Amino acid sequence: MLDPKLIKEKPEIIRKMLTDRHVQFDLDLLISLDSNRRELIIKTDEMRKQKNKVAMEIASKKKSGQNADASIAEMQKVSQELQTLEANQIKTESEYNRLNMTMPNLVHESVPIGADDSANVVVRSWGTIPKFDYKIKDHIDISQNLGLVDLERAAKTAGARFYYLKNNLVRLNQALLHFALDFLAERQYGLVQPPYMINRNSMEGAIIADDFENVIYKVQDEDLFLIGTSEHSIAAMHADEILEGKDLPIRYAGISPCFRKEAGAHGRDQKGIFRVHQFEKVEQYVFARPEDSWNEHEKMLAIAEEFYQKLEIPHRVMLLSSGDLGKVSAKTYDIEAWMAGQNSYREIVSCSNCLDFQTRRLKIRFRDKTNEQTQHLHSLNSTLVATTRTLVAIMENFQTQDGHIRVPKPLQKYLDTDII
RNA sequence: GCGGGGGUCGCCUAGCCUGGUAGGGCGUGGGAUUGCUAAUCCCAUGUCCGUAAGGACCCGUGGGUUCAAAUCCCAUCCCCCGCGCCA
Repeated sequence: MLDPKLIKEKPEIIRKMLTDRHVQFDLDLLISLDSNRRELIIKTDEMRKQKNKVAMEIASKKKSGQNADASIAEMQKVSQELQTLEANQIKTESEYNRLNMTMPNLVHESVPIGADDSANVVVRSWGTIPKFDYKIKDHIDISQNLGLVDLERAAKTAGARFYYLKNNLVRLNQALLHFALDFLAERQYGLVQPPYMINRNSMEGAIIADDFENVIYKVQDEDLFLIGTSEHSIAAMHADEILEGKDLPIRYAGISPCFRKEAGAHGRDQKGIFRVHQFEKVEQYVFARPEDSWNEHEKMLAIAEEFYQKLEIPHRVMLLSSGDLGKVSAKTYDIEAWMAGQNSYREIVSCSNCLDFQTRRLKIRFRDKTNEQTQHLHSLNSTLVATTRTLVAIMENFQTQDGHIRVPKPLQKYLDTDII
């Protein structure tokens, strides 16, 4: 959610953001709802003032034993008028809020302007693309030959985009998670295993309406939704809190399964475990002071890059263009890993600064002294590792001529082997 | 799941029975005073509207009763204690 004051005072900034993002949004409606709502607030406040005045009259008359009938009659009238005004105000207010909740975040000035991912910019590349002097396989062939993944039976029991991981791939999956947690713990991140289901209010704080339909699974008959990432749970963790300035920044390493509908991805990455409904992820989530957030953003990216360098997975850093940017984010870097079996770079990390967009929805504020004005925090999130995609990168890049998989060095101690 | 207790403006707490502008302490900031790293006193301290003066709102949440609700009634969520069930 954006600051209502910004919308009122500098609508041209919002209008530019909407054009840059190529998003359709009825800004004029929002602005007129806003001025409506302000007018109604003034009117109802005045009526309430009147009501308070009469209430005091009644109280003092009763106390001194005078007849209060005339005042009570007036009070009845005022109360009734107030009721209609209030109903009107609440209606306008909620219309305004509903529309405002669908408004995307601002776009940072460093973000390239463009309609879609073709305008994304390569920031830097790391590692050398592996050369093979034999015919290589994709992760599906490799894993099936080694009995590491069962997709057919998963299709039977759950449907498309599900999988049974088996044997040493289960261990490799766990090793990635273990390594990722150790990696962030070393960097003073607090470890968090959050609720895998959260209520609507919490979910609405972290995401924008469209996502409910396209990515989020709802639990039948409960006010609960399966998280698409631990970001959702962790964002809402401090909702309605005022944090102490001295505790900032707060850096969390979230570990959780992630559940995604993948609606609207029909036909893309249909086979294998690259795009699936369920995977595990270790996530970086940071609450920072507004003035520190851009610095924190770069730090989080650097940590993610270092992680893949340790794993020796070649990758490149992309800066997403305005048209490709998620609605909640003001600036996003993706890390794309080289996937030998697909002969291309594919997204494995997404690192975003959401400014005060989520914290405003969730009312997460801070202050240094208890008598100071509170301020909304900035929130940032970045993948450290999403297991299935990294498994694909490892299988495809580290495959051997005889169809086995070399285990990346940092993971060997967790698996007790250097080859699968 | 059952029984009992509870949720008050950053934190702690009074008020609830007996409805009439939410009081105190701590913390924090500012000021006053006494010559000293202290004590005492005063003011401020959340949200919204308003350029401001000022006003409105805020007692877990949502309804209801009433001229008027922190207070009474109903529903609901959460926490604590006991019992039951359970990986």
